[in-house]
Amino acid sequence: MAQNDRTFKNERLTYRLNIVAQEAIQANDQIFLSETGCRIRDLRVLRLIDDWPGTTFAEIAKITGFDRSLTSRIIQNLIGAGLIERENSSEDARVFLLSTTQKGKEVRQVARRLSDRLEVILTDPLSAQEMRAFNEILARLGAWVTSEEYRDALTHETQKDAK
Amino acid sequence: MAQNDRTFKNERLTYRLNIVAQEAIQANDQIFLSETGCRIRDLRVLRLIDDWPGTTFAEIAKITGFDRSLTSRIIQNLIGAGLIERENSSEDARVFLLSTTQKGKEVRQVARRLSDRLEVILTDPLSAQEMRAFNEILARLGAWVTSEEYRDALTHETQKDAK
DNA sequence: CAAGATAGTTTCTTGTTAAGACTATTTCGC
DNA sequence: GCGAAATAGTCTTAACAAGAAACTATCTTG
Repeated sequence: MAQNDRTFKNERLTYRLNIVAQEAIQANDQIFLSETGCRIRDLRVLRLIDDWPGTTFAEIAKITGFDRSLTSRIIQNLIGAGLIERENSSEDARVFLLSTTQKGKEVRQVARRLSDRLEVILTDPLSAQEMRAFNEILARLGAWVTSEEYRDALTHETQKDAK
Repeated sequence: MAQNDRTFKNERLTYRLNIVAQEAIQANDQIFLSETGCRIRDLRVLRLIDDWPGTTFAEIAKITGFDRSLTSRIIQNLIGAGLIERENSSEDARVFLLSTTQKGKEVRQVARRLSDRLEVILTDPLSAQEMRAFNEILARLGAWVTSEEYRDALTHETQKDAK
């Protein structure tokens, strides 16, 4: 363990972030699947639809960033599982409006409570203060890596190298 | 941006960790590939072999946790790229010993320097003190999510739920 | 009313990985 | 020392996920 700990600390930040994220996601995804019948990704779509009843396929694809074909499959799964319903739009026959069923709402609640408990377990070794600090820094990093400026910085770096 | 920031903060820790990890990894992997001809994963194997000259296929598979077929392909790529060499073991004809070539050592150096610079860019928005705090907490989380105790805690949680 | 645009679906392709069959060699039991 | 099981490593195959692009149906615009 001390050995593992050492190697872990010597690795790159990206690698270490990835280990933590992947371990947690993989374990959680499995649990969500067995407790709710849905993967985390499906639940994310379910939540969106529950928050925005009457939303459309295109909206979901746009917000999540998923490919249209992937979005289509996820929605079909949710319909197949009886968690959401589609209704034809009266204004545009190409469009259908999505909303959650009673069962969908219940699954969402189950997933939310489960998610809460899993997060408590994940953050068990951290104090409240550490959590605050960690969240704050993670948010800064999140904003940074998704920013234009970060892309630019990387581009410059590789161009400099090419010289 | 303020909107994005808000949503980001409201998401689960696993989700937020994953965003940061994936964004950084994806961007970096691309750069490593174009600058060194290797993916990050290949470079990890290259480093292992450079650190333990004379190591074997089985060792690499064990340390990295990669499947045997995947390990085999990575090693073949590295040999094909002229970065490592294989030599038959004199003790066991089934075994071959791996070591880096001169070119492999050079690529490792290039990759190391590149990696340093990429990490500097990634952590640009953080102060030295924040980095220390972040690393410390991340190490704790890393140790936790890979521990037996974490698995156990998750198992108990789902069993409790089943009742 | 024809030509494009848009909503959503489905099929096809590609890339990735694990499983497992396979070869060659070694070791173990007798 | 010989046959059986084990081991090192490779290669083929199958399963799966995800994006691209073709496709259907409908709407909008000129």
